[in-house]
Amino acid sequence: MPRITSLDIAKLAGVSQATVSRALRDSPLVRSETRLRVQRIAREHSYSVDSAARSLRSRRNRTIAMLVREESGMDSAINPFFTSLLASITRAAAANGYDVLLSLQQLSEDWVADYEASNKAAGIVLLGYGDYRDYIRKIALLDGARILTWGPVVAGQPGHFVGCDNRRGGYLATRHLLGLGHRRIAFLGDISDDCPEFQDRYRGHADALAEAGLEPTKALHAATPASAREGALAARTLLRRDVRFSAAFCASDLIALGAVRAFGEAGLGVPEAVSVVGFDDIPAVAHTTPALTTIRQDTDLAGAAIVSMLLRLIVGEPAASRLLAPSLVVRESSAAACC
Amino acid sequence: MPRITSLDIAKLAGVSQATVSRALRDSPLVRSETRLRVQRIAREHSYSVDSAARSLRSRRNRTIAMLVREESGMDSAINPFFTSLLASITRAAAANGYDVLLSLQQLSEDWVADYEASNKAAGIVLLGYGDYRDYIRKIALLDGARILTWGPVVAGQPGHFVGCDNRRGGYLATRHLLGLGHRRIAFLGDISDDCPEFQDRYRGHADALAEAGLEPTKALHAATPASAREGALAARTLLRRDVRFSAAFCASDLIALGAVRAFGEAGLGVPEAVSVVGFDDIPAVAHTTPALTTIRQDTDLAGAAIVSMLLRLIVGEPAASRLLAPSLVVRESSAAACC
DNA sequence: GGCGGCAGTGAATACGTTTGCAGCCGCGTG
DNA sequence: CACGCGGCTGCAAACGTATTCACTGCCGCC
Repeated sequence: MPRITSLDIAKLAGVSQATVSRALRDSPLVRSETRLRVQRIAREHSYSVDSAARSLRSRRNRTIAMLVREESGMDSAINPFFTSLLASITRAAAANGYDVLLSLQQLSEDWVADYEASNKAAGIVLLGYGDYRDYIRKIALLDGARILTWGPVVAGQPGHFVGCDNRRGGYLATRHLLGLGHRRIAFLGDISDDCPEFQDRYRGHADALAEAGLEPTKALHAATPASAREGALAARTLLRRDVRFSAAFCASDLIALGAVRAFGEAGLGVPEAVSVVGFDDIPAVAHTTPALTTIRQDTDLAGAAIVSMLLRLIVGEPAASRLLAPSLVVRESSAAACC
Repeated sequence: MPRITSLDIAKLAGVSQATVSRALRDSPLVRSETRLRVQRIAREHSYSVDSAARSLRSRRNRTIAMLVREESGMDSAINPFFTSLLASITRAAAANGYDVLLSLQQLSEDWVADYEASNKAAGIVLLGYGDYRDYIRKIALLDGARILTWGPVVAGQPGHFVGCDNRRGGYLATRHLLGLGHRRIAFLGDISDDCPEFQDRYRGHADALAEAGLEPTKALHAATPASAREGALAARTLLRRDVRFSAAFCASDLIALGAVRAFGEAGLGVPEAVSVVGFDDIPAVAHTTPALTTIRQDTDLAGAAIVSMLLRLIVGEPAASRLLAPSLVVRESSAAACC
């Protein structure tokens, strides 16, 4: 059985195929009476425009591609955050009539070439490529590249970015602890160049301290990768140093979970003996014991910002990189300093 | 600047456009010398086949669509599981040369009509539609529909399904607790028709009890929706009943988290006073205190099964619904019965 | 020596749509 | 009355590729 085409609809409606095409796109060129009739007939025969033919002929394409770096988002334990972001991007795209293509392939010239040159997508969102800056520099600046990266936004950096204001987040976390009367606040997280996000969170931490007339203490900083196991290690390192502290700001929720566990094993209850603040607000930490105080990134806002910016890029309008403000969520793991 | 086409490559290589088309698809019709030359030239000019033109002309399409029900997966806290599944489907699809389209739109005849009729995808995976069975019946059985659902598999049900063997999972959980010497085992979870998954998990629970010569006790079952807050409520209900139990099998990890918290507040330590087993193995529960014993679904296996089955459907081969076996992950929340 | 077949290539067409252009009709205006 | 113009519609030409069919040499075989 041959596919039903706009020509069939045209015959049924007694008009030309061109009119069908116009009617289905709500063109003001066709009389509304005709338009409604055509649309009705199309619906009755559950006809819908062949998207391949459409994008071939019109040379445009209502699809955006989300490229997720394998190691970074989908499978790591931070994945709840990525999922929310994915979902909100998908929603925002759909609201604008765009489909979303998902890919986990390695970032490579080939990949980008493939998606750009083969016209699979009108624009590309790169997720989890925050620390590939030099590479992105190369591909994101190609003539009129419609590529957007979610990641840390650094001053003067090339390409188009949307990111979370990590510095602000770090500031909020530490200000919260200061407000509870804590003065000796540890920071758990790697602040090497490998983790620009964590660097910014640390800067915000320092900002808040400075505002209170304090300075970050080296002994109160324990470097650690993002995983929970390492969070526990970092906490133990800290305890072994035998330095006093009444609160810890952890650069991620997973680190915080590890820290809570390590503190507990050392007989330090959270929040009675130590207050803990995380970062990300992954869904599970609202339900752990104790429920975690943390910094939340608004994924809905982020998705909307990403999509609207990408759409501007697609139509060729200028678009400026943006930073989105996170917010503090107070739960049970932080309490007033006891003494 | 006009797009670079296969015709341009043809001119550069001194062959016809047809030969370029064949060469790029590794057709045995072209001499290997010619083929390699054409491929080299194409690569040098970073040409790749226009996918719209390709699928228009060939009337086929290397894309599959994942339709996720909004309420069920992406945004709920079970989302880590969905994310893994999404990721593994995407990987499996890519391994077969397929792109993946993601959509969160409402399930409606329109949606399916749109994707089927407009040829956006060669096949569709429905995620989170397990309890829409009567609706799926209508659309999934359309002539040659290439639609697959991830969800509970019920005997004699219409359409094509891949699902987790929830009954087996429930069996494994309870057998584990029995093996630790527990005899009075509570079940937390709603087993109404709204939750066929939970029903099956409960059946498996009962299977294991029966195997040990026991029967499920009504007083030991507390119905609860899937969320953690409700898990805590259910646990409190159970405690108020003043019925003895030394272990609880929770129909989901989130319920388990809530239960752990409620038990803790009632002075019942986990696992000293009560053992707890969850279901799903969302990433965070490996790091909570105590780390949760739970049932894991192998998402990689599931993704591969879904894709291979969908590909069979696409080429028109028969495909039978499948159940995938979950496995037990023992952590800290379960321990030998004390007395 | 003619003939069939095979390996390799090219010419030409069709896929289903969008869109520039031209045409038609009826009305108001000079 | 002729003319122009605006609202609506149809004609036909692309868009870039896959694929059918025909063609050319060339070899092997009777």
